[in-house]
Amino acid sequence: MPESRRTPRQLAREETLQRIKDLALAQLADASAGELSLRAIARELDVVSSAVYRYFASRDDLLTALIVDAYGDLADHLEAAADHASDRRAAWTAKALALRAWARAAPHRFALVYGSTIPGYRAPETTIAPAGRVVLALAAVLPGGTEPRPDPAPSPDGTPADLTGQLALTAAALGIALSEDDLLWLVGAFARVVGALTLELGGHFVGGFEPADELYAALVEEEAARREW
Amino acid sequence: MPESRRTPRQLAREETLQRIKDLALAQLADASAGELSLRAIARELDVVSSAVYRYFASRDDLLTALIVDAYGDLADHLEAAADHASDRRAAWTAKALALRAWARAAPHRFALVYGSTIPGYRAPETTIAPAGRVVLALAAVLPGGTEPRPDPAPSPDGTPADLTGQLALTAAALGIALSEDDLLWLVGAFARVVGALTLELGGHFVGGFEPADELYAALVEEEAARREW
DNA sequence: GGTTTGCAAGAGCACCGCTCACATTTGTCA
DNA sequence: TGACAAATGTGAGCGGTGCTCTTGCAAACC
Repeated sequence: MPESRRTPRQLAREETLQRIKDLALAQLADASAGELSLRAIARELDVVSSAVYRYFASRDDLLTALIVDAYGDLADHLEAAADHASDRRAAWTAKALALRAWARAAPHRFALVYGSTIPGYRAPETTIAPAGRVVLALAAVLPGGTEPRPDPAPSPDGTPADLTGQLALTAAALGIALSEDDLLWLVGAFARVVGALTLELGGHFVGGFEPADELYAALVEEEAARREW
Repeated sequence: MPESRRTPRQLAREETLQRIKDLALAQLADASAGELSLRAIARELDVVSSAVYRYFASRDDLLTALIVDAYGDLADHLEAAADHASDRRAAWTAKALALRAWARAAPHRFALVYGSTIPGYRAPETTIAPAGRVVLALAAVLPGGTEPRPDPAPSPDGTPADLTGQLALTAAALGIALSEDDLLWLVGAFARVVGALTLELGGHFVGGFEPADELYAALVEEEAARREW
């Protein structure tokens, strides 16, 4: 249902939704998830506090919207990062550096998606597809990382406990034809990158590795050197 | 000033301090940093809310105390983990697994120290020494990771931008005689481990790698395989 | 035994998320 | 065009928060 006919009301609503998200994001820049104040947003919006609840049923709903947006935006950046990469390895480097650039440009958004869990917030299922896009964007640097998997996988009851089974199942869930070795490499590389950014943004490098540009680049290259391209 | 003579008043105070921290930790277990409520603590302590401020000047002060304790506790665990390790490599594995065990046993404490930054909270300098203990415990698995560094380092103005200089400076700051290659390996390994735990505790493995025991073990071993022991 | 000192009480301030009954605006359709 | 319904904004209010401040009391010390 494309329904391109937007009534002015729908248009205004979308506009307001975006303004709320923008204000929330701005507020999040120098506060943090738990501190997000709907009242403050309403104040800046020059509207009574309860009015905001017409747009987001709760603070958690707003957070979810921000998280989905953040995943989407990050995925966009990663997908675009390797546009001019000459080979797979260069694509990996480009994407890893793009991830850091994105995280540093908006540390609060990085924290939102890869930071520690938020108060009583439980991420709804709406967020798993956008989260998958990020992983897929990274998987694209690997052979088979873009080809759709032939067999849709029978989806057994529960996750297998052995690593091989888990790797196979995850590749199937992502819908790509990735070898298990490659997927394991990807998970390790992703963990390393997320960890390095967590430490950098958390200020754990202060006094030692600041700026961390060279350190990060070295870690990314070392990761790349671990496989055959 | 050892001052072993504790007046009953000091004793009672320490007792209360500990009780507050315990309650805070318990509360943090199923809430999260920003949600820490001094009022709730006072309620459980059966005391009026303002009384708590006699012990911790602010919520941030309490958080700082918890962070320092967490670093200390983690460092204790890591130091003890490799007691029966036969060689360096086994020590690394043992400590990496101990880190995960600690994090899974108390995810809120892990989030406290390695999670995303807390609201307006700025970690005071009190926390950097305990944080260093953790790194030192891990560095101990490397040759020279325990030997005190001969030269105290001149401590130049500002951190150098090139990686080699940063590595040398950091080793000096930690006060250990670690080669630059080894330190770089350590940082990478630490980043990977922190990242893997961040993802696991953040629920990013749900549906794919759950339980993540084998995955984590594989990542740790792969990391170990990257250097000569 | 008197004085100092530490601690708890309780009221109060300004904020928060969220609800609800009510008023107003706005798009749609007879 | 006018009536009606849906969407939106209002404002009071509930129970919670961190934190401050003055006041009284009891324990520790000389």
